[in-house]
Amino acid sequence: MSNEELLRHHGLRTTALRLDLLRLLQASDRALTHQEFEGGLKVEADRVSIFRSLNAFVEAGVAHRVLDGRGTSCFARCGTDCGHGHHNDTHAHFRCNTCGHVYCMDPIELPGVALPRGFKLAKSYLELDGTCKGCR
Amino acid sequence: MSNEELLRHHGLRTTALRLDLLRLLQASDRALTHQEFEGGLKVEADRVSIFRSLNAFVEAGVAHRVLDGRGTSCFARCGTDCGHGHHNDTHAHFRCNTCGHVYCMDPIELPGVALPRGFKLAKSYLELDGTCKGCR
DNA sequence: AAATTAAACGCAACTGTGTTGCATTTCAAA
DNA sequence: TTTGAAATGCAACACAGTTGCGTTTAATTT
Ligand SMILES: [Mn+2]
Ligand SMILES: [Mn+2]
Ligand SMILES: [Zn+2]
Ligand SMILES: [Zn+2]
Repeated sequence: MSNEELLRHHGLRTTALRLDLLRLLQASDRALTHQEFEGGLKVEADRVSIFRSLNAFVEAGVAHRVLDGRGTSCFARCGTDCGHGHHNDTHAHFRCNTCGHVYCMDPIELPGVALPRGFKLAKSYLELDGTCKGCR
Repeated sequence: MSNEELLRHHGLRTTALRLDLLRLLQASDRALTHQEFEGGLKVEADRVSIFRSLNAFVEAGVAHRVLDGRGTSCFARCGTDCGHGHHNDTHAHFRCNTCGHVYCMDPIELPGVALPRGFKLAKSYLELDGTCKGCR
């Protein structure tokens, strides 16, 4: 599916900015920060528009947001089974302590956890850190 | 061990601010944000000093930092086996989707994860969300 | 008890991420 | 081609967190 089709399939208009952002997402093997998007774009775009497009991606199920461990957001392409307000990205994320890059791992089963009385679990997230392949 | 002793045991000077922060940490069953510390203090303190004290706590192994899922930091007391630059808080954290509060869970074994070639694991973190005991 | 010194503090300024309001432009459908 | 809603640009803002620097204070030494 082309990126134009992808956007329309998720109910988003195809604009130059969004196609450019998708291009960067596709070309990367890891999650990208707002800064990295801004620095990699071919088209001119206001930083606010980038934020808004990335938020639209997340809401539409085109991308998912990951925190980089220091509080800033990274974004990575979703799989094929994510849609509007409906994410299915049940994989761990790995953050490199050297370069700070965040990688999506292969899907994995998470262990059941015993919660204290009164707590109701919705989702579990496994975060990993260490050294990435480029930094050793 | 008193809070005075605790601070000295970790190589930190005992000041009115730090004792007040420790009091708030002790009294809470969950991790607290900078804002909550600032709002709960009995002594007057600059926000910068609060940040610096909390950072000192983390470095000394008195408290550990947890991200609240929206990028801001929360802090909770460490167990007895944390020291200077040496943390041992291997428990999951639960964030309530309603009130945003973050709770430390009981220690748990995490599953081994198969990483891609070249990745070297240092630590794993399990993050949970859902509804907390006060919010259902 | 007084002097000493490094640590802690207060204040001001700054950085970076992310958001909101509003006017203008542009996409997509009629 | 017209049209209306969605997307964008710009300015302003909110908030967490940091840095530099001069002053105060805690702990140690005399
Ligand atoms: Mn991912
Ligand atoms: Mn904890
Ligand atoms: Zn790396
Ligand atoms: Zn709650």
